[in-house]
Amino acid sequence: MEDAGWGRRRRGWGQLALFLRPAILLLLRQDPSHGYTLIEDLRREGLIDEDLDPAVVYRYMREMEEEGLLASEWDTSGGGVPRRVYRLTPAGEEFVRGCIVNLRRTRRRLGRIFRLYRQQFPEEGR
Amino acid sequence: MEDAGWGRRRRGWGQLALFLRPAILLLLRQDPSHGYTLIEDLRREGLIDEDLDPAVVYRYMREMEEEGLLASEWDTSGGGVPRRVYRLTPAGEEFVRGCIVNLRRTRRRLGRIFRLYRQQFPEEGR
DNA sequence: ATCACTATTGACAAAAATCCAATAGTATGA
DNA sequence: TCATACTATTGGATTTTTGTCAATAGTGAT
Repeated sequence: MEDAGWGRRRRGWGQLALFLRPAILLLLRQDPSHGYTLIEDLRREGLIDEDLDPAVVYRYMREMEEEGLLASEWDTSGGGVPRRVYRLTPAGEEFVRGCIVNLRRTRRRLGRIFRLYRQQFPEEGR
Repeated sequence: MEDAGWGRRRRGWGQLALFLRPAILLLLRQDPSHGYTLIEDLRREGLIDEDLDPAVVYRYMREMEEEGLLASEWDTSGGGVPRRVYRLTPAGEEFVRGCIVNLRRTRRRLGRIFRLYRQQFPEEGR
């Protein structure tokens, strides 16, 4: 985690990372849980596509744990497969704020494109 | 150009492609121009980062020409290096509309993240 | 024991993005 | 006219990010 600046631009963040990271962190901030239910929550909230492979989400969670944004422990209580339960760390909390700053920039850029579009296709309602 | 559906979701579009393609197309729709001035326009409109490598924009333009969204011809008039002048094709026009549909979905998703954030950090004005 | 189900991990391929150097024409000015 | 600077475009090598799918593993039911 040599790049410790959260608000800072980190090279090469694609679209997925841009949305998925803060989405995961915000949900885990509400209440810690493990991958499977988290993925269901992400879907229900319309934060990811229905068909996004769970492996992708797991990958982001592990990655963010390495970066210190999440912490996890095994939950063996309650029958079934042991589940890795993730929760937000203070660093993760800071990170979310940085993400939001970036996302606001993204939203502004998006707005500019819509404005251009409306200028050129004024007939449309939206 | 075997994938001819514009509104259709094409997997694996990163952030750059998502914004840059429609941005280029909309500007070229206003008036045809060549890479260099287009890049200046994109910057001035706040549609790309100041430090985005011009090679990236050129690459997208060539790619979109291959896909039939743009057409180009050399402009040798007016002193200086011959410039490749791009203009939008009818297919490009259709494509823009498809992009906008995708971008609206992106905007909705963005809105959901902001909503989550506001729920959890209500103190903040924005 | 076998099967189905829940949960997580790993490995590899494909796609996208970055970085930077190469080319090329034109104008300038020494 | 030679070197140099400027405008414009292209190419390729490398890294990062994403997609896909199989493998593992524990539990409960039949």
